[in-house]
Amino acid sequence: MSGSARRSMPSIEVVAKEAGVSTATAGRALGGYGSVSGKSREAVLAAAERLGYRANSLARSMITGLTHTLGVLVPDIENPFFSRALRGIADVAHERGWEVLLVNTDEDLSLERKALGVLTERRVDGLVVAPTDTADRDALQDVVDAGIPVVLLDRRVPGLEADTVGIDNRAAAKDATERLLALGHRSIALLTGGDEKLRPRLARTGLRGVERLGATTVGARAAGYRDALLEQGIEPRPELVSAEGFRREDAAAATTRLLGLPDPPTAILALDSLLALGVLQALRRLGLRCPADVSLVGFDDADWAEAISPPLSVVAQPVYELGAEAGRLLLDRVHGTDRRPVHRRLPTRFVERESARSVRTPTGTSL
Amino acid sequence: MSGSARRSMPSIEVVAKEAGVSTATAGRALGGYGSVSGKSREAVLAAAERLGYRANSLARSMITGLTHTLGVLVPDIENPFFSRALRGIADVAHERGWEVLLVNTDEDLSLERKALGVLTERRVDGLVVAPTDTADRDALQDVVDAGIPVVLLDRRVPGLEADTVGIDNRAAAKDATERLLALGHRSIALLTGGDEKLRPRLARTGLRGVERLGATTVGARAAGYRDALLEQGIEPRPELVSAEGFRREDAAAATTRLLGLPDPPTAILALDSLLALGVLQALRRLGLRCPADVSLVGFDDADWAEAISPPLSVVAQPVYELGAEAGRLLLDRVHGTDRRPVHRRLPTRFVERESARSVRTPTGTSL
DNA sequence: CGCTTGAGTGAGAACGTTCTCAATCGCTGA
DNA sequence: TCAGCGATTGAGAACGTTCTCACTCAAGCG
Repeated sequence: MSGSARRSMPSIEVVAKEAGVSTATAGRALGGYGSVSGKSREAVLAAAERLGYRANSLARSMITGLTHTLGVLVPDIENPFFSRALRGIADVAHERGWEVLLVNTDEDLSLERKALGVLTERRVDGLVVAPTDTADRDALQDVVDAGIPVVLLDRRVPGLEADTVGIDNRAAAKDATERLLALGHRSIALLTGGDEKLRPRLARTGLRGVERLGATTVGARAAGYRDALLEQGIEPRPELVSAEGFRREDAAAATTRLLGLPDPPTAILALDSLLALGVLQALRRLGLRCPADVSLVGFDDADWAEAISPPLSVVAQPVYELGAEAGRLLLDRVHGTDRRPVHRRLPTRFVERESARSVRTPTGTSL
Repeated sequence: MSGSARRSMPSIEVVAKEAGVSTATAGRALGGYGSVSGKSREAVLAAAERLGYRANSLARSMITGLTHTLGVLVPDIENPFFSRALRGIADVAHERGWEVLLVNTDEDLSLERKALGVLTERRVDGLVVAPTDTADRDALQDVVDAGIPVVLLDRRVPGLEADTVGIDNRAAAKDATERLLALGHRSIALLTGGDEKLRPRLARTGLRGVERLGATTVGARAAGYRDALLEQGIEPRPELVSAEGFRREDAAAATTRLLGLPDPPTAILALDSLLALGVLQALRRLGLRCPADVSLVGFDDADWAEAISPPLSVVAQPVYELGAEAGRLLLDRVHGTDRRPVHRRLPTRFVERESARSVRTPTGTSL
């Protein structure tokens, strides 16, 4: 009969009795509200200490209507982007006395919808959501309608009344592409990770094509890539755009395919750190060197980017700060600030290292 | 006066009234317990749908005594080890209907203690803790005494009645060291990340020295390192053991120092993926090549380990499975299984790649 | 002296569920 | 027909807090 049986913790009523006061007074002494005489307070605190009293936040939340909990919905916490952003959210939250309830959505729409339901039932005070690419606007709108503030991270959801935090994806991708163009590259491949619908859109030059591109993070970056090319009078070649999945192996396979083309790219822009890793792996397998044979630029300044050989040039996002800002905006709203939705675009920074260099002079061999 | 004001959601009482039944019946229909006639059930569900009813888990938890919440305490969610383990915990939890409340302790003892208090007040049903190195046994014991099951991840806390999940750190480090010895290395450095108290202990050959070493994860690995050396009749050289912090820069600095020694190591064993990264970075700066000049073996099979040049040889831990198993053990206990604490040691795997090779033959130049 | 004021206190309501218990309903079998 | 039984139902308690309200008491003020 040793300890492990679920022991019920003493309630405030027991503490009050022990201290010889009413539950109301005990509550005031322990909760730090209302007014209590020094004598009562001491008696209550001593009794609480003796009994090992622990307040029950559930009961408190029932009354106050605040759970001091923030829900965080991310596709995959293993992805360094999201774990770093989560760190930012959590730090801001803890600093102000909030806790974080975490759910992985796995890029699965039905999981996302279900999680939103669960978090609503748990009465979280607010929600930071990095929505699935094809985000469920209605489910999110339901949450907002229920009076729960929502901040979107990294990705936007058209038509949803919510704050958003992210970067200017189009400009960042355009900048990165321009760097490669400036090095003389004319045949630049794009590894998006997104889905195959992207490729035909990219080829379409009409306004509708561009608009649709801009709707998602991946799409916006692809648009920036195209912008840069077109400004240099280079027609984007759809076969140089890969959208074959977000995993490292997908990127490796895509790289192998791209470099097997009749007119292979001399440079690759990877829209995510995991994808860049896939490229490096494929290059190794193919016996090609970076940057001597192929230049590479990645997105997100992973911790390994600086340490490997060659150090990887990247578009660095202020990932931690994105999360922290999302947390701040959310807590603002939780505290009742009623304002129009704001859209924060934090600046990116191109980190030039050694994975991209001038294209080989045309004197080069035929490989 | 548009939507954003916190709208109170309809309670079960409102739904009951709308459906023309009692709250008890409405509760049964919505909660799926007790028995309800088909007619009542339909009426209630229809009413709930009409009003957009969302159950309040707080109230439910008050009654049932279960919050369906698992607390997870990790030093740093950004560390890939913990984010992957968390993924394992969360997957198991979600699968069985539990949610995860996450707290970073930052290796800070007072934060850890505070977090344990907060999670107790939130009445989490159980706790997975990766304790700070100098874990606060009393605070953890308080939690256990309060009837909240605890599973320790990665690190052990002597004297605490709790399940633990981890690897055999001593054997894993010994194995890795033996691999380097087999390649002819006799001067092998150890990067621990731990604190400076380690070095004198390592030198002490008495039983007490070994025992103390085994108490922490870092210590156990250091002990394994020493075991391997001693078995080969090699006296460990304390100056080859670095314990200067867990960050990448710490490892880089340590590497630079080690390689500047009069009799520098020909191989390095890094006890963590971030530390290995620091070694690589330092080697680059020093203009040394891996493995031609220095061999390197790391811990944890990070996603970049296979993709970089040279691919890194590592001791791979089943990180995801460690988390998943912790989740399973915890939920077992939450479901009332009363048993003696179990200690799961999952097998590690040495992944041989290309960062370690035979020591240069003595014909070599003087550098 | 009487009135106001404010600190301190306790009884009891309230939050939104689930649980307990007794009552009712509808049907079966003797 | 009637006892017996299980399914269904609702009233009200319970969970552990905070909130509302009314009350006491002593001090301050005219």
